[in-house]
Amino acid sequence: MVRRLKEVRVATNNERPATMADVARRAGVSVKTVSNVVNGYPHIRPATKEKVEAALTELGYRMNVSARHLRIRRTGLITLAVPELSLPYFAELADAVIQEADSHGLTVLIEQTGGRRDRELAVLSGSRRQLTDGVILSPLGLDQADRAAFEVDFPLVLLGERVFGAPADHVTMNNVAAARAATSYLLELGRRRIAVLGPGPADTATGSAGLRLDGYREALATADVPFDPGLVVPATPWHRSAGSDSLGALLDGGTPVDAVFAMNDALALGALYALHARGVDVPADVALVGFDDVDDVRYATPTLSSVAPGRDEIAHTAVALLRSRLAGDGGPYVRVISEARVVARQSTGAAGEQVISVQPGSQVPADAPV
Amino acid sequence: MVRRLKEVRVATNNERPATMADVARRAGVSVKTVSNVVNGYPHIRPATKEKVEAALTELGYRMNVSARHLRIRRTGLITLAVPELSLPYFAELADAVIQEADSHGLTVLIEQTGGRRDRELAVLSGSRRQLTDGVILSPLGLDQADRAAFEVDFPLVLLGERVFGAPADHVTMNNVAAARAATSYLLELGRRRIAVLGPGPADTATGSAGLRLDGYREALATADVPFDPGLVVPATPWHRSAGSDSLGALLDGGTPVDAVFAMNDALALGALYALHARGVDVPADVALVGFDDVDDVRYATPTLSSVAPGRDEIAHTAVALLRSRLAGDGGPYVRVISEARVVARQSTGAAGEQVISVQPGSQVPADAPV
DNA sequence: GACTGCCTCTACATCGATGTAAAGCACTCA
DNA sequence: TGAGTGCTTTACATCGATGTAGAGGCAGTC
Repeated sequence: MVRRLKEVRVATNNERPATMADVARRAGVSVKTVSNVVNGYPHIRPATKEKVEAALTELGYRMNVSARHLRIRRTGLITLAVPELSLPYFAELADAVIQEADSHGLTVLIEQTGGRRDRELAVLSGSRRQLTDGVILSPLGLDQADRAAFEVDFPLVLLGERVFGAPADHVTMNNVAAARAATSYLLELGRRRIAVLGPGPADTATGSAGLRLDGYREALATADVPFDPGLVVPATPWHRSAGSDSLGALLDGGTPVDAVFAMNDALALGALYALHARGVDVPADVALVGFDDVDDVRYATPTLSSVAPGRDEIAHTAVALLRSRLAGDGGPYVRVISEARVVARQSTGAAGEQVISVQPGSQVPADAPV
Repeated sequence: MVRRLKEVRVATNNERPATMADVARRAGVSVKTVSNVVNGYPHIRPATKEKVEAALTELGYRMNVSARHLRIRRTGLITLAVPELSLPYFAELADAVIQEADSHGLTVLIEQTGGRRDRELAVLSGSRRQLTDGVILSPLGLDQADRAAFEVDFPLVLLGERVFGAPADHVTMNNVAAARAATSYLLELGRRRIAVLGPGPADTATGSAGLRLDGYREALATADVPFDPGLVVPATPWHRSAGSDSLGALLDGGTPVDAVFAMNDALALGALYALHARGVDVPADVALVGFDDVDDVRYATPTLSSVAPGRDEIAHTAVALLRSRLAGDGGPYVRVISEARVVARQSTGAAGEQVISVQPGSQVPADAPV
């Protein structure tokens, strides 16, 4: 066992990891030549390259990244700030962003903001900010009024529907259209008493909640079904317990309901729990559609219909935008809208899994009206 | 809006962020004095301190962390390497570790290994290794035979049951006792045909699977229930689909079963799905216990009984061990065993949530026999 | 044969912070 | 008065890499 680690030991026995200077001395060349070899500079005589490479492995050389970062003024790190990893949607998004970044040689630092305004501001200006080359932020606490906070001097990509028109690139989805499509789907199934689960208490019409509620109302209007405020069920935060409690209270209050459109999957799963607990059959008595299409929903009983926002596309686009800014792209800020689909499963009576509708993606200036 | 950002603008207009030298010049002091103020060195005349602080804010000074890292030979970053964030157990663990580290001024860099041996080795020796001061690794691909790979010259904490006796601190749980307790609980409910879901195909008896299977067998032996190899249901990886498929196949084969002990919650949720799909009532026909006690299980229908491994304690202990090594603790390597509990819910006929048994934690030398 | 241009390599300055050693100063005590 | 002490500040070297400018050698061109 000791033998297998021999080379490394040589280095560690010196107390101090080998530097380029050590390697240079051993190979009989200059430090810069070692640097050139390490960085793959092409114009090096093969003989020199071999000498250096031998010294490199003999000494078990590992680059001191702090020194390199200091010199080149880049760290190769990017920040991804999300509310909480415990929420499956964000865990899956983080997974996708990490993999996407990885494939371009970037490393992701995850910040959990808890959806708190102060923590989100800290992401944009705290001391840790200096560690990374750019930021992908999914705000929940910040809103339109904080636009000034987004005037930063590093590449920034915003996710979600909380802030529009900020001076930054933005990746989002067509919430109104997607919510309209999901609601229309329920209407087409013949449902007329469709509860909508998830707005804030004093529906402020901002963020995802406002947009999704708009879509819901548009679908009702198109189908000539009157809007009943009694079917709007506030629920925050968008966790299962809130979904379960809020819908439970509605059901216990005796309001007749034949479908539920939940603004995210956690709420939908909570709703499913509340329905089961009361002996309500899904989908026979109440049909249910969620939003986000997290892995979970495929294993609920019944499996849950949901709106898929295009997670991989979002991750890919966000990283691509950041990379392009890091590379010096100074063009106008853009808003990329990812493609969304309504996926039908058992909770709306579908067998297996079917894509009911597709809301195409698009790209517009970041300050275009919503 | 522009006015609110005035100070920052002053700095950015110079093209280049302010350095300590700039601040020193403005305040009329030496660079080192600025450094002393920034770092809270106590012996500074109040008048000097004020001058420096004024210059600091006027220039919007932000420390260049790369330079500091280079000088002090520390980054304040630690690596947490887990298989996948999409797995709720690891997402929740990452959440807990990030928060714990945060409270001690450490920043967490998450690596996803996919459970692959090469990626786990890369965590221990790849180029990104140089970025962080220490590593918390939850191995899945590496095993006993790779002990040499753990002989590293930086603080390392291992998690899980894949590797024992390596030259590193180790945080784990008493898998055998916990699995025994979970199985005993099912036996006490009167179940006799208890399927165990999750071993590898050629039960290699290593890692969590082997230990949990041992616990299962011990419980059967204690209760004088014969071990039936036909009830051992291989399932890998430990995802829902494997749980659903494997248990589904067993059920379809006609093997009588009145309980299932799943080696993790994902498998259990998959199992639940398979049972529902076949019209089997849980818990009346088949009782079900999972392992990990992720958030999910509280919202399944029925809610799922599970073994809680003490996630927060594990996160806390892992970070504490790493910090202590970073602070120079050179004592012998330890193995900390976290407290585990069997939590009963509806899937075993409990109302609400009850703790059925507690397997106490302990601490032993890292090379103690398992 | 002088010139140009390319390849290969080196010396040195530089990125922005912190550690060290010592200097300057005020004050106390003998 | 001179030595001793402790607080405050400074100059300078240093961490380990990369950018720049240019030296030296060799080949090809006219």
